[in-house]
This record gives sequence, structure tokens and C-alpha cells, in this order.
Amino acid sequence: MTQDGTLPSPGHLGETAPRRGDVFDRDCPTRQLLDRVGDKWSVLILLLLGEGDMRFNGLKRRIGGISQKMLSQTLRSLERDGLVTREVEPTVPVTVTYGVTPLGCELLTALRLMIDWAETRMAAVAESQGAYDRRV
Amino acid sequence: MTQDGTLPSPGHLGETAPRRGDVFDRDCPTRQLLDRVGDKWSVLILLLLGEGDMRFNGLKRRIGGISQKMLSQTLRSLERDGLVTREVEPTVPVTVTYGVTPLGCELLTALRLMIDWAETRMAAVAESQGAYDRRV
DNA sequence: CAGCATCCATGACGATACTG
DNA sequence: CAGTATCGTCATGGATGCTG
Repeated sequence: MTQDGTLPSPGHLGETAPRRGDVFDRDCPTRQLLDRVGDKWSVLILLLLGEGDMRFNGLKRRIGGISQKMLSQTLRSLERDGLVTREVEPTVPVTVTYGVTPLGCELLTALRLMIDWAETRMAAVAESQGAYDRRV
Repeated sequence: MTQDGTLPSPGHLGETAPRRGDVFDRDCPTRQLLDRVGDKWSVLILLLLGEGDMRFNGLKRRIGGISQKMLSQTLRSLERDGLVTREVEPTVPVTVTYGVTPLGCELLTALRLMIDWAETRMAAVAESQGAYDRRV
């Protein structure tokens, strides 16, 4: 059931009235966020940078299992989205530092809540999976 | 939050002692949550069921672009994870109703925060993308 | 150090057809 | 109505080698 009842009854016919973005519409830009969060590494990178600025190989070391192709690719996407910053110092060899933008910081708040839930409740999920598999 | 501010010296390599739930460890169960959230439809289905119980074809109609294979598959996963309930009434033809479990409801809280952010800030992201593309 | 380019395997996903 | 079964695709992402 609805937990707070604040949602307008959506079961009715086709409202073209674009409320604040209908996630269920395939063309809603919000779907992009899901794609972003959906890819394998974005959330992890964001989370890590949330702890403090970091360099390329630093990130690579901290994130278990990421290939450097994906790290590079994901960082570029995040930078393009305005979620992370990229600063190049013209040393030799070059030094590149990544960080989170204020926008990225906002998103991080939500992300951390999600991860927090996971860290405390994934045990319950695992148990449920076990029960399910036994039943089948 | 999980951050205590005293992370093992970031510049150093060496041992990252797997504290309780290190998301960055590839073996951390928390990664499973990211996989789940990562797939294309789980979040959408959860969000929709958060509005109220719903039947199979009801869900299919509401979610733009989902195939019935993926709907079926994702619902089974969510049920296995203990996030979604599935009730069968032995009518003819059979009637199946889906809903969220308390556990799923907890997760929904975090998810909604994320979607909320997206609905209000995706415009900023889009703008950043534009700027980035122009710059390159 | 911080990447880019290329090749290739896997599997996620969609389309279609059929069932209790 | 609520699915299962099968097949084909295409993108994701890992491995490897090269560069400034």
C-alpha cells in the first residue's frame, strides 16, 4: 500500500500532464539517472571520491576489480554529467586529480543512504534468497 | 554513515582490512545491491509497487518499454530477494498480485530520495553535458 | 602516471511463439 | 491472465598492448 498517500492516483487514463517527471515514461530524463547509477562502476567511484579527492591510480587501487578502461570511461562520463571534477597539473609526468562537484555531492547523499541500507540489510536479503531457493 | 573519517592512509597501498561491508571490496555483498539496482527494471518495478499492489499486466502497462520476459524475470528476482510479495488467487484464469515487503519498503525510501534528486536536478546534469560537449 | 585503441567473450535484453 | 521457452542482437566490459 501507499505509505503516505501523497501520490495522485496514477491508475487513471493517459494524463499527458507532465508532472514533475514520470519515471515510468520511457522518455523521462530520469531514466538517464537510472542508467548512470545502473552501470557497474559509477556509484563506487562517486562514493570513493566522496571520501576525498583522488588520483587515477589511487582510484584504481581502491576499487576491487575495475579495469583501467572502465575507470577512464566512467570518470569521463561522470565529468560530463557535472558530477566529478578533473584537474590536471602540468608536472612531469602529468598529475590528474579527481573530486566531486557540489552536484555530485547532492547525489551522494542519496547514494549513501542506499548503500547504508545495503550494508545493514543485505544479510536479510541473503537469507530470503536461501529460503526461496530451498522452497523451489 | 559508514565513513569514520579515519581511512587507512589513502596514498599508501598495502592491506585494506575488510571492515564490515566495504563496498569497494569486490566480494562485499553490498555489490549485489548495486547489481540489483543496476539492472534496467528493478527500481522502476519497486517504485511502482510502492504506490500500491498491482497485477502482472498492470505493471506491464504502466512501465514504458518493458518486455514481459523481463518483467517476469525481474519480479522473480525481487521476490527471491525478499523485496516483493507474490500472491496467487486460484481463480480462472489465475490472478496474481504483487506488492512490496517491509524490507522492500525500506529500500524504497532510499530509492525515492535518489529519484527525487533526479527529477529536480537532471536538468542541471543535462546542461553540464551540453557544456562539456561544446568544450570538446 | 594517466590514459587511448583494439579485440573479443559474455550475457542482458527484446521479439516472437506457445501454454495452463 | 500470467506466464514459459527459444532465439538472435547488441552493448557492456575485461584483457592486452601502446603512448605522451
